[in-house]
Amino acid sequence: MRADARRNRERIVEAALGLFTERGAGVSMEEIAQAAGLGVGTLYRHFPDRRALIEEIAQSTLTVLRDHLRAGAAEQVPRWEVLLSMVRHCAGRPLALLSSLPEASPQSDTRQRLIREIHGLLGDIVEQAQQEGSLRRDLTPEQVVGLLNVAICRPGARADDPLTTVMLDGLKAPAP
Amino acid sequence: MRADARRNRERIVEAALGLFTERGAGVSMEEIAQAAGLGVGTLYRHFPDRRALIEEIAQSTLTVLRDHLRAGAAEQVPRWEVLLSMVRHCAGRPLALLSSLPEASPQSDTRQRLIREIHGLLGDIVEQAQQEGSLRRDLTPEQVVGLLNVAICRPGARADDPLTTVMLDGLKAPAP
Amino acid sequence: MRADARRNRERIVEAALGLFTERGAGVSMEEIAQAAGLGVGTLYRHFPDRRALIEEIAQSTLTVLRDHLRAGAAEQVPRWEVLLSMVRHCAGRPLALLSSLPEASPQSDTRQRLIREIHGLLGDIVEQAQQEGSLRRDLTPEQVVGLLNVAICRPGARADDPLTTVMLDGLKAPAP
Amino acid sequence: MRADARRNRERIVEAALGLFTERGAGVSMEEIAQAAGLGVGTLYRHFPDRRALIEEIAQSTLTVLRDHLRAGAAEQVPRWEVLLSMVRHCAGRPLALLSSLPEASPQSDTRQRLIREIHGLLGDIVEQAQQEGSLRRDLTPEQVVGLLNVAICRPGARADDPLTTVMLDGLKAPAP
DNA sequence: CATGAATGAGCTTTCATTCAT
DNA sequence: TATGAATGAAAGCTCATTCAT
Repeated sequence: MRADARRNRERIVEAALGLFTERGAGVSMEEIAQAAGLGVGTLYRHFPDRRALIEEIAQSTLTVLRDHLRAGAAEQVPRWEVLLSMVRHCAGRPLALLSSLPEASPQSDTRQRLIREIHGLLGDIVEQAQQEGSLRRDLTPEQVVGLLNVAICRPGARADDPLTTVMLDGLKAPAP
Repeated sequence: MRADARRNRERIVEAALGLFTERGAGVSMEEIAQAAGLGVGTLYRHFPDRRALIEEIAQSTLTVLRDHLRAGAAEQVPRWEVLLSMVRHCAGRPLALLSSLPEASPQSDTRQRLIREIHGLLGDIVEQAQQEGSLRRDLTPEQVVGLLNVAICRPGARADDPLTTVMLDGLKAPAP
Repeated sequence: MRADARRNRERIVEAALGLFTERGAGVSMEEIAQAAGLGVGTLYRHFPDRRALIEEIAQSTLTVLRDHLRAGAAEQVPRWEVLLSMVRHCAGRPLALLSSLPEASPQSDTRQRLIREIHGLLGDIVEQAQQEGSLRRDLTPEQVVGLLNVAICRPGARADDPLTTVMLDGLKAPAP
Repeated sequence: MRADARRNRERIVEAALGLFTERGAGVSMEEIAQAAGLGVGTLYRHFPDRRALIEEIAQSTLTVLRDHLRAGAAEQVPRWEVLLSMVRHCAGRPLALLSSLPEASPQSDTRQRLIREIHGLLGDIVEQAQQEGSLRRDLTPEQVVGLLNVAICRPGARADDPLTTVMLDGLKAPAP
């Protein structure tokens, strides 16, 4: 793939992610193309249809998250710190938004694989955090993942906003 | 208004609320009408356009919430109980959805008044809960309101799901 | 037909004629019914559909015109006076409007008969006016009829407005 | 603008003008598009909505008329000839139709300016024709304009049909 | 018999997608 | 190859007409 083609592809993904985050699922292909400084034709050269574009956004966002988690998993710090780092990473990235896009429903294999990977990594971290005594024990890893998904991956979320703070406090293991 | 007309109106609101909750803001008027067992024309006789329908849903949902809060405010129980009762009341009612509907942006006067009333009532309850020592003190009433809005008024929320539980624990005043 | 039924029927025709004249062909059946102080149902009891209502308006307007022409034909006055009287009668009655209503196109037998009668009467008057030397001779009766139709049977026409005046002057036989 | 796009735009205007002239204001956008050999979408790409299309037709028709009048105003011929030339130009162009289209009511600034210009030019010509003794003096320029509007700018008008002929005769100054 | 609520075909408009330039 | 014009299916909305009250 030529350098300018790759640049165009990235511009499109960026523009689309930005617009979806700001204005929700109703943004038109035309607008996305314009925001990327391109014509619709070019957009369609890179993505056969709307779902392909959304899929791409999902995959790239999830890939970055997975890589972040992999790095965290390998680090020699308390698991609670790893969780915090993930919260900081995700805040304001509307992964949740994707699930609210009707077009996103039938997930691709790649995406499902990424999600499984993430759940796997996060599950381990959660379990270890519970063992190290920093995370409350009455939740399964799946529940923690689901909860974090709603709490931090929403449009406008910030790592230090009240909901995130309260959530993290609620997740801490109670003093013995 | 004739008895059957009133019944149909209610059916429409019910159907619309159900569909919006389940499938988001993209549901077509045709589908709503069908779900209510009616033709589109009937829907439009009751609500001049899509926004009017959404407005109606918003108002009725908010009115019920306000009445619930008024009743709670008058009761002789700990304020923490009142908050819990509100959480139970709201869980699964997608008020938040309404604010995420693009059509909802320019809110009607009535709706704004309802929201102000609710914030007022809730603000008092929050302050009193903080004074009685049940609710953590480092949040303003507005923050608590916003947080509850995201946490409990979302599609699929339940009063006893992990997110709600964790959030309530995070909201409790720390042991002294 | 009961007295009140006849009254309702007349009210409807009146209301419809008024609204068509004022606001053109786009007026809805609902509006007509309301202007007549009735429900749509009642309107439809009197007229099976929109075209029937328009047909009725056409027939009644044309009948009045025919009767006026019959009376004029029988009078002992110059034919030019009879033409003037007809102009005064028609001014502001938008017969022409009817032909501009798309629904009016396939004319009923009754209407065609009325129109033929009117053309017959008017044709005689025109011929006689030409013979008495008051009306220019280079036009056929049909042409005069068509011309008067456009010139005086339009919304807003008045017997003394510029177009009517100029038209009548143009119709006068030139001084010998 | 691409060559084919311009061509299509012109086709649309032509088709719309033709259909409006023939069948009145009720023609659907679908039909107009079809008559132009295009899909509706294309029509809407060129004109954001129905009113924009009508506005365009109005403006282009009025612009041509204004240019015709400007040219006539500059010529060294009797003003009566200029009026005749305008009559010939307008006959059969349903400017009047435009004013009868309900959608046309709130006229754009450009349109109002064009109309004012036309009235200005025509007013001068009328006054001068009255001074040169060819046009009757008992009418104001506005009245002449209004009269010409009804008489010659109607569907089906021709420069030599009876109504036009009679009207021009009626407009001539009477022999002294 | 009067009423006005319900119906649904049809019109306007939007937007994902295709295709000529 | 990039562009943006053309397409047409689908959504919102209106209104002539029917039918339950």
